[in-house]
Amino acid sequence: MRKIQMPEDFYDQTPDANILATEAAMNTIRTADMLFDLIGRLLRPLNVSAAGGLVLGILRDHGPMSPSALGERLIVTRATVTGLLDSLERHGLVRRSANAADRRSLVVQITPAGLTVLQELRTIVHRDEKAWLSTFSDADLRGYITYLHRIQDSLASVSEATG
Amino acid sequence: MRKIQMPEDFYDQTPDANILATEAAMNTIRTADMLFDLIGRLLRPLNVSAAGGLVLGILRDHGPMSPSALGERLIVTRATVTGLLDSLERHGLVRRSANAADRRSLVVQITPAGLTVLQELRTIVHRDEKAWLSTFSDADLRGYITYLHRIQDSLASVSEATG
DNA sequence: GGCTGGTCATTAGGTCCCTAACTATATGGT
DNA sequence: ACCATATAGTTAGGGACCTAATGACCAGCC
Repeated sequence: MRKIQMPEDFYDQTPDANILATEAAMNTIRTADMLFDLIGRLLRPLNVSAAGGLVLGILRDHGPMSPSALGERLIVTRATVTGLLDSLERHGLVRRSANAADRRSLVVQITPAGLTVLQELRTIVHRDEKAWLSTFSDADLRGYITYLHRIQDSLASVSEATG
Repeated sequence: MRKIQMPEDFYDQTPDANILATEAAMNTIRTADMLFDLIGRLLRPLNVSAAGGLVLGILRDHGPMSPSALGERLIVTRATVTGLLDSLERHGLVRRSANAADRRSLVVQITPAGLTVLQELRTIVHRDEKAWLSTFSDADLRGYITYLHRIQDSLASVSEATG
């Protein structure tokens, strides 16, 4: 994830900014960045990226599907899925085959090796999930998630307006 | 920013996961992603990336400095700074020159064109900041930021433990 | 004074993501 | 049946990030 951080004295220099809003925005990106980095580090030994891990999970949980369908679930373009599958296929975790019913499309399937990796991956991630949120009560988490949902709604409408 | 999202029925398939923790993690990344995309779209007409905009801001607010110093502020490696500066310099927003005091290092400086772009950039970003957080009171923002800080602290200690 | 170890920036090569453009195939309306 | 349109996947090209290796240079220690 791209790293972004405010200079410490940003606010001194930019008096017209809404300080709290800027701080919320910067910290949102910063937090996600730290989280993404942590996940990446946890998964590196398995030779899978965070995105690749999600692909494996989706394939195991929902069975074989087309690259397009994967892209919809991941909220990523088809072109991106192509790259992810190239990488996963190189590592033997996934297999592409033709779809008899529609010759435009493919069917992607997780391999036995992919299932093994996925199992290890989930174990690792869930173990650490508990660690990094250990100081949060369920109520805290719910409150936090509520904020995130509100921001997402807000962003979605601003994005629509912006195009 | 990398996009990550849970399959809707992830929890049915993975009963050992801490549902709230997973949801918090996924939504954190998802929110930051949406935010980053929005900022990128707002800045595109100016031919500056979000990261490039930060570089310009730092240079204006703190004066000329070395690529290393920029990297420290951005929390990014020197190699990444090299790429960012390449791009900014191509657009004439920044200038690299020799440092007489230490011939290993360079001094990066914002150009007049860079200052102009920075001004437009800040105007645009702050305008939209108000829009996407309009439904949040100051108390809301403070509460949200507090959660983010707690998570960042937690992530920092987990990351240390993990290496 | 010369050696050694650290730091500066860059390059090379890799990942994940994007948009735009291309090819092949499917399908719905006439 | 035919053509316009839409969809599937890939490719080409670009941005931001990383690590590892390289060549310059600086500074402290014998």
